[in-house]
Amino acid sequence: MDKEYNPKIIEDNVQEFWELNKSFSTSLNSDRKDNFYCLSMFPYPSGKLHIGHVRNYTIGDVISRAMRMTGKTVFQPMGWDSFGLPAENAAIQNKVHPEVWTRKNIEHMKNQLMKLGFSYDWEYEITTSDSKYYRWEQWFFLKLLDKDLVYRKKSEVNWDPIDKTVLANEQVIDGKGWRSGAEIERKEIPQWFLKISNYADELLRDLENLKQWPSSVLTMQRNWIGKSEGAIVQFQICDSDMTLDVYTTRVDTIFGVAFLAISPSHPFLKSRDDLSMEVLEFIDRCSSIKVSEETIGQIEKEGVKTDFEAVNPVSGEKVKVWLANYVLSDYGTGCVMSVPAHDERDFEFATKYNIPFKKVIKSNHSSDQNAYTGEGILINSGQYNSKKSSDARDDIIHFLQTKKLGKKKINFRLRDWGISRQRYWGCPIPVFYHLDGTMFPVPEADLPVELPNDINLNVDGNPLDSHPTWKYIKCPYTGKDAIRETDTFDTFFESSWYYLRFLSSNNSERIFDDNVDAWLPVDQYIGGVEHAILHLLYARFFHKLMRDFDLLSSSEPFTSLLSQGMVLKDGSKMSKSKGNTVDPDDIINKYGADTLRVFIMFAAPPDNNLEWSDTAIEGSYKFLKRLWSFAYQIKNAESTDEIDDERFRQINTKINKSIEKVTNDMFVRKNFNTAIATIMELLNELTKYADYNKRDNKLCFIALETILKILSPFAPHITQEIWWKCFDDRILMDERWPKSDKDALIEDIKEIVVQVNGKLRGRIQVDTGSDEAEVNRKVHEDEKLKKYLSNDIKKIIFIRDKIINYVI
RNA sequence: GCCCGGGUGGCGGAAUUGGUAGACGCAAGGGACUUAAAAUCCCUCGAGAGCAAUCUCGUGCCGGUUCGACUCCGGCCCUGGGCACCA
Repeated sequence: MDKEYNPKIIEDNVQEFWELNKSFSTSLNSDRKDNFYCLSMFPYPSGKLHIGHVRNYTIGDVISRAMRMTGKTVFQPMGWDSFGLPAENAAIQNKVHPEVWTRKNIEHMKNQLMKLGFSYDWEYEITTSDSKYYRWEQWFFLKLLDKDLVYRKKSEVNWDPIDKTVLANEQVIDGKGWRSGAEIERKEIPQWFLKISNYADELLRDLENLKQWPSSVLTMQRNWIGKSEGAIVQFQICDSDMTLDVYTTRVDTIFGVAFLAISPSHPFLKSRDDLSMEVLEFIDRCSSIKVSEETIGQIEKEGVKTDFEAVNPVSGEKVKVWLANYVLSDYGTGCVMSVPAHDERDFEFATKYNIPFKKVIKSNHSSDQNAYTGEGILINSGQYNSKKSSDARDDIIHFLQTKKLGKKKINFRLRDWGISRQRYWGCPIPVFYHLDGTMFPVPEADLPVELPNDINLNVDGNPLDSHPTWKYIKCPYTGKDAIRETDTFDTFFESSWYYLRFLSSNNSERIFDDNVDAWLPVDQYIGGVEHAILHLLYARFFHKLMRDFDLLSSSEPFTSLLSQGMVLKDGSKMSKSKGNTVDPDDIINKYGADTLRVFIMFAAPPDNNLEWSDTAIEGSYKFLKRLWSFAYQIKNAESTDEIDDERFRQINTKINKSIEKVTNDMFVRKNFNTAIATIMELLNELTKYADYNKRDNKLCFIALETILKILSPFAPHITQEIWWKCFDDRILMDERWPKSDKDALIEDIKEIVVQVNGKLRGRIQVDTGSDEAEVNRKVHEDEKLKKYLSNDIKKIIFIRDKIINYVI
């Protein structure tokens, strides 16, 4: 054994062994009982691994390795979410084909993952841009089409009028196209949608079964789905037979309606040819607002009054119809009844345009500076006066129902999922059209519909649409001329089911092997908190769809979720544009993978954001060096003749307490930072003991064995190497996780905290389990503590083995 | 704007169920070893007062509950993430 710790040599050596030994390969045919499917969110192959990936994948690998040591058969695969926008951008900027660029990135990043020593079973690697993967996506889409779970409708996109292309939200900067700088326009185009709304109720309900998900994620999903109970109310347009439907959850405030506010893209406006210039101008102005709820929420509320009036179906009052830019076109009916006294947004709008309004709910707050949005007793509401909000709602809905002017309605905020993208680098949607526009599915036998390799990306609009030949086909059913769909799937489509395909990656005959149910749901899923809503909701949705097609039998994809915080540098997200990225390769070259793994897990608990520091990592490196020299020292030493029994007992207790703590941190709390701190503490203690002239070297070996085992998930290379040097030639990851010796944990003396009025005044040593009287007696014997207790003691609060508090 | 987090020494963090605030580590300062440096090891390290024992203050801010609050409740400030075409 060398005296010096040399991570480079050790890591190469251990990694070579793992590869030759096929240490990470998993047989997927084993029984359900002992299976453990551990999955980290697969990356988009953007070029290089960043520290955020390292953090995500270290957490996954630590859990995988630790679970394996408890006797589980662990499956931990890895793959590439390789369709997406950056490949097309890179292609345009650097004139590289997206596929070439993607392949190169994958090769580099895979190499980086290998150097980090992650225990992936690469046999099951998935690349989503490979037709071996996406053909099954197309296959599944055809099933959805067959069951009417997909449909086409017109919907708005951000349109760049110069580049003649659809822009993603992130490509719109300050309302302008990122490349052309042109003011964007909202444009309606036909798009494909998936009926996620059919599953809204189930997606909401099943959140209750996800006991091992962070409650913040559950809340976010619940709010996103946004189930609300309200009513649809019909307002008749005066001097017309047209009506405007309103959705409201506060029908009890209907007497307070000051105006109707409709979205500038409401269909009602398209049906009228008598709109004023002002209105037309306003509609035009709104059409340059980006299609994003964030933007709509932040813009200054503006509107314009129309000449239309509508009749309040309950009060009979006439109110003006306004266009308002804060009304969402695709939530509810795209038209709201505005009650400024009891809604913040309406209040702001009414104040701005001096629209008079009245209060209809009694409230204690006298301020006229804002709206009262709570419930209460009705006023100014005719026959409904002095009713409670909830009763009034029932009565008013009943009234509307009998008049056929409204009804109860359960509404969801969740909208159907638009899956069409007008881009090249995505999975082709497997349908085609006859020249008359009739749509047909591509026959299953003709799958996959592959992307053409020769593509010119420097064209207006969707490159597939401009391809000279690709879209022109003969209809396989009739032989007539036909045109392929040139839209491709949203890349969330691929990431919604990759965790399923991992279990059958190499099956070219079927989407899934028979073994899927033996491995599902995924036992542990780990990924960035930024995916808390969209990706996780879509994956849950796909799982339920797959279940309903009898492809699997569980209802939820991920039993336990760990949503990890982001890695920040200088307080913000690392990005190339800010020039604050950290290349893991540099760290590995300087300190080795083990140091990086230990540091990233030590620096913060997994769900915190992590502030990267170039210097703090030194501490982890020093720790591994100390571990190496401890092993070196005891290997070359022997027990002394005379052993200090008291010291032996202390060290033995420390070892067992450490096992206890690390086991809990690792498997229950998943707070890896404190697990590592505990191991550091133990090593510090042992280093002192190893220098002690009455030490038992055998105990040092027992301690070393323990440390190697409990540290191995974090630092798998150094621990394996020391194991080989100091113990035997077995594989450390196949050893069993240590169990603490309960007898060694028992302490016969406890330190009790003595407080007076809750303030710390001292500590005393007592026998474990001493009762109040005994402790009280000892406190009174203590010279220092006695003086605090001269006054009358009103009360004593005593907690065995912990504190005694005197209230005086 | 709406939804979900977070705020503790110079810094990252610990305190697991309301019971010792600052474990572990970084940085800094001092020392040992060395011709010197690196590496390593030892000591100090929340603020203030005091020769000292010790005392007072201290977990973003204001208020509340409690014998006792980083922890629970109400209000506010700052900050990170998401907002449906970044992934």
